[in-house]
Amino acid sequence: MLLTRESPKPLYQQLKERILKDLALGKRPPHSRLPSEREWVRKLGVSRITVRQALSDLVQQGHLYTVPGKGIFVGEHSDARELNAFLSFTASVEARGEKPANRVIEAKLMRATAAIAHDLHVASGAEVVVLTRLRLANGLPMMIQRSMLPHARCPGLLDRDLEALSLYATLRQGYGLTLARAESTITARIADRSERKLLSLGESGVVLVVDQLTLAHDGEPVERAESIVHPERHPLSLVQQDNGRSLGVG
Amino acid sequence: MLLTRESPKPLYQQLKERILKDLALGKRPPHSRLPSEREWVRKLGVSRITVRQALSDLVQQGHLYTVPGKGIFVGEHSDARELNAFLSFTASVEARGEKPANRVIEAKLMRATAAIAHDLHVASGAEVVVLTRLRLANGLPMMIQRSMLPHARCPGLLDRDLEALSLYATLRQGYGLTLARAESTITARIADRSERKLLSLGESGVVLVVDQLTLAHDGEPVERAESIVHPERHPLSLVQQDNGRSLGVG
DNA sequence: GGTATTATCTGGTCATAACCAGTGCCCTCC
DNA sequence: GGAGGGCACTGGTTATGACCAGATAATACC
Repeated sequence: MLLTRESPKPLYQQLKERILKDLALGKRPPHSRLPSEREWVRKLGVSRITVRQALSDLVQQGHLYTVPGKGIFVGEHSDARELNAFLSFTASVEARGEKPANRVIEAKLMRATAAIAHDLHVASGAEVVVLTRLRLANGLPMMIQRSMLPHARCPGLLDRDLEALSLYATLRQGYGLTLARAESTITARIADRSERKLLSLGESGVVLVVDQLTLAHDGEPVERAESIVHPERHPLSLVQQDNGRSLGVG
Repeated sequence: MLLTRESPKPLYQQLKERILKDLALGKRPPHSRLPSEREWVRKLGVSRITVRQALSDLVQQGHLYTVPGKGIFVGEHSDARELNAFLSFTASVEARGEKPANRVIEAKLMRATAAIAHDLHVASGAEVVVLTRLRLANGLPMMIQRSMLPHARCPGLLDRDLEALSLYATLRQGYGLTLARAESTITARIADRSERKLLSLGESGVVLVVDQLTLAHDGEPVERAESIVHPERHPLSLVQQDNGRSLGVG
């Protein structure tokens, strides 16, 4: 028995974490069958609703899949999730086992232009933090990233150590800002001279350009970022999953 | 009363579709409050579990958000969802109100090389459908896409009309293959001469290259596709959402 | 032996009924 | 008038119990 009712954590959360730990430890290999819902009920002494809430969350997230009449099974890609290139450069580099580093190129306050003000939902002319960084993995330059944030939501951000810590970690720990949504547009173009130099690009000098607007849970924008990415060294990798029965219904 | 028990569709599905229709029609603007769970229960004569299943699905998908103690609200971006460039070119173009078209450049059977065989989980030398298409929106070429599919999973695919219908629609309707997962890698490079001509690219000739492996629900690969994308005409847009409490818990 | 029936699994859906912790309003008391 | 306490809401969590359709294996029948 690993679930306790004395914890402030809901029972279904405890069960989720227990199963996730099993998956991470390599017990329960892909396509292996989990105990049935009613077996969990008997073993844990909780109700079926509780078990189903835990399991269906994990199904939603792609860790498990169900086959009616047969059972619940471990998904093909139960490990190696979230190595999503977008939400955090630091996290994605670490996920590949490499060492991330940042070199701050520019860090200042600016008055918002009309376009920036629109994107960040602030008044035109409001103070905006501009942070340009060269981001490296194992010492190799991967991308140039220019972030803009409304200063009102992160006052004093420039006084913090922006080279050591991930920007997103700083926002979360220092200001309670958790990012919920990222809208990105990806294009490509020829690099200009300074970009070519910073990224130590070869002859052709092609770069990926990622334009991203990052929003908090309330839908308010937190960051506007443009990333100039070295296409060979840091290809953008991306996993999209369609769980749920909603898409192809009609 | 818009829900019926005589339908084969589950009640919570009917409720989901009803709310989604309201969102699509523009009733229920962003941040407006929905009826509370118990109000739905009274109005529809169903149990709270049913209402919660519908609502929590919609919350998971980002259409709604909840505030404990206050209510359930329409999300900021309730409309314009799924204009995700990856899962279906046809759908994404139509979502922008443009007219998609396909021109088949090449359609044949091939023996799988070792690399292809590995990606598609077939034996080396097995039959593979190769389909190269020029994909247009409003008559303008947007991308060249070369798809490879295991012939065993879609026998006779080449005999179908591949210019009129979306490939994914054909797979779903003709073979019962529903795509569940897409793993993509995005890079950029200089286009070669034939690409430049087909896409009517300008001087520089930079293209985005999307390498995608598409998998069915059982984790088995269905399609391996390489897309050569016109970066200015068809920038890749992408929305990532972090619903659920799973990420930053620790 | 082969086939059809049946019993018993599975997950999927739904009902009724609690209690909790927040939020907000109103009413009373000072 | 202002402060406090209650009360009626909200979504979040959990229990118990029921029926369905699909899968499976054992059993009974021919």
